[in-house]
Amino acid sequence: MPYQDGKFGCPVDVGLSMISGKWKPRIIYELLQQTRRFGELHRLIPEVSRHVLTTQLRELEESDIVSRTVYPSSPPKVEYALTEFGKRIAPILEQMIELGEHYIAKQNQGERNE
Amino acid sequence: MPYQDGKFGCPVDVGLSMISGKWKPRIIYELLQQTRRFGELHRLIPEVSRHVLTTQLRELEESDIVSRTVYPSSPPKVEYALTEFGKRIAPILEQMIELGEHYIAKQNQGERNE
DNA sequence: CCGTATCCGGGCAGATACTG
DNA sequence: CAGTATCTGCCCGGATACGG
Repeated sequence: MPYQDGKFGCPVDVGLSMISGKWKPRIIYELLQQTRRFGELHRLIPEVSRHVLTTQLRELEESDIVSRTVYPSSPPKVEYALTEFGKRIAPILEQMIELGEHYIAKQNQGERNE
Repeated sequence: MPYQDGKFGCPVDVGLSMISGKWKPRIIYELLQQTRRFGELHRLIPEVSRHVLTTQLRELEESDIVSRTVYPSSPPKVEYALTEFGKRIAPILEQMIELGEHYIAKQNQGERNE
């Protein structure tokens, strides 16, 4: 089964890039609780600038993970929500955390042996 | 359930970074078939330079995904294999492919509507 | 055969200022 | 309120040369 059959390798990168982005997991986490307005997201994640927050949201929208709804009112109101597809990503993020926990555990183990 | 409880958000990044790297999924894929020597890996993935291949392998080793065994012979012989932990990553990569396929499908859909 | 040492370029994210 | 426009800095991955 060579690489070209597409099961692994390069094909992985597409999916990986969809959730790779400094604030994307965090944004998905917040939207998993409930739909949020732009300003709400910014208050929930104050470490990120509005510029970058916008960029990450646009990329998530392009990946069909997040939906963006504009209410033409004054003042303007924009709501971000997870799509049905986006909600399916939650278990994947939990698995990522498990990977990380394994790494942390191994680090602590190594420190004890010094 | 605030962000600080560690279920999502920043904690995801640790696990994500363990498999994020231009050649890491590809390397894992190759090692999933069988243990390989350095030169074999390089022949299987000729697009990557030895320098970068070394770097990625070192990082995978640091993450306990890959094990490195040196046989002190002449000429030198070094074997890379997936750890038990590394083998558990396969299903995660398959899920990444599913994410990518969803994106590709959506792209094609959009093109038809132009 | 299996690397290390150095240098370099592009892309992502951050800071800051401005706008419908 | 919810963005855009512009500039900047840093880190990863790549190219090349050298070493045990």
